[in-house]
Amino acid sequence: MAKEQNLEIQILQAAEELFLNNGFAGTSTTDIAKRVGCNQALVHYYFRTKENLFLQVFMAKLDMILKTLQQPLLNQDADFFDKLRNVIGAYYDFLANDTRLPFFVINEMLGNKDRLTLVYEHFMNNTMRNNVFGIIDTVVQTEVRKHTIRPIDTVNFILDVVSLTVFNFIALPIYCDVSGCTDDEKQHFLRLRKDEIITLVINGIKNVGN
Amino acid sequence: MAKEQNLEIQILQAAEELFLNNGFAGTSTTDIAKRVGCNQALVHYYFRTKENLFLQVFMAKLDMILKTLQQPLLNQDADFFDKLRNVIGAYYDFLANDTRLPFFVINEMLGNKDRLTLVYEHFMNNTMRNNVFGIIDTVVQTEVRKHTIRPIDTVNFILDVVSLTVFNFIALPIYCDVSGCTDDEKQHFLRLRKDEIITLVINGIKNVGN
DNA sequence: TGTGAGATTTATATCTTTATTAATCAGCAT
DNA sequence: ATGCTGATTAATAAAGATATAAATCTCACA
Repeated sequence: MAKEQNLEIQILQAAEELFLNNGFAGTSTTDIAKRVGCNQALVHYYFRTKENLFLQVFMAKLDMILKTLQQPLLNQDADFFDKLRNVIGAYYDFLANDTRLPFFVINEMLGNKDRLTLVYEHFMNNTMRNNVFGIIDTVVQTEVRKHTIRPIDTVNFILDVVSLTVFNFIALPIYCDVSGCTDDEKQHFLRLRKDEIITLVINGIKNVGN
Repeated sequence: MAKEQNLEIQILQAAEELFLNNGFAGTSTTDIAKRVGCNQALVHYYFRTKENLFLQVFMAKLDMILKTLQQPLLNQDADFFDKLRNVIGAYYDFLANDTRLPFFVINEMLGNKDRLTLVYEHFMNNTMRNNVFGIIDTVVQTEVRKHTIRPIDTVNFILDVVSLTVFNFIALPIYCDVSGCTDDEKQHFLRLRKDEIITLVINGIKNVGN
């Protein structure tokens, strides 16, 4: 089989697809090989262990998430609420592009303590990361001091945004599988939620009292 | 081993504990037997299949969640915002009581389509369920008509509340494992979040324009 | 042309898991 | 005591998974 292309890459892609759909425990190296159309031993030839292969897929996804998050925050000339709109929008669109991602990441990080540790180290060594919290913190607390938004802890702020954004993509597949909704309906639902989330967060933290 | 107590019940309890910690795929009937201190065959003697045993645990948990949700909604003499505070509070406290529950339910529902179907049927046959959405819908849309809250779709409203509430308990274990925080810190974190969520939702849907 | 390196497959050892069957055990009724 | 019944265990079949080693294939290059 397969003159077509570098089998190593094909294996990686097949693994990504299967891991994303069925998780680590739910996919076997045999499945991966079958999907590529090659022998099961080849998977181990290139990646030695299933765990290795998995980590390669997983870390790549994680980096994409990080990169997406920090981008819109650095845009200096947007005002706070615009920045907020942008970052929620960008993050949301990124996730909408592959709706399986949030569940995948959460699932595999919680399912395996060793992996969680690895991920954490990776996260910490990543130069971009250390700054992200700092950036958000300055931006948010500046607004608090200006009284444009109510006093709010930065961690709480981040959790508000992330909760609302991420959870959609966990609820969505449940809703879709159960109601058997079309792709159009799915897109419609996602657009609606995006607007609602932005409205809720902005109203929810805006300082209306004085 | 085990004169102590009905082994059937002990198996069920051990299964609950292990399934909750490690998920369906992550626990074997051997693990369960080992925890009880009995023979592995006994697990199959009482429950025939692993899937059977799992469903028994899973459905029980699901029912508890439903029951908890509908309770505070029926209290007639609380005004809307109090009702909201109560339902968020009750739901939140319930989840706080076993923080593994949200991840467990989501994980096992998304991980297996057949199971999702079963759960859905169970959910639909459950007499209490059919009403919950209706109740919330009436309550919310009444307030919209009274202009105490801005126009908001009931589905969006529910998703806002559930996202914020549930996601905490998914983020919490990640945060705790990684930062190695104490039980006190965990409790503190949960209390803070509860207040923040209530504030955010109320401010976020309150009608301030006019 | 032939040989060596990397790519790919065959074959298999080892382990784990689920599930079943048959054997043993304990206690109660007669 | 005997024998029945349900509880429990021992033993094992069958299936699937990971991983490794050895065999084969391919093809560039000397």
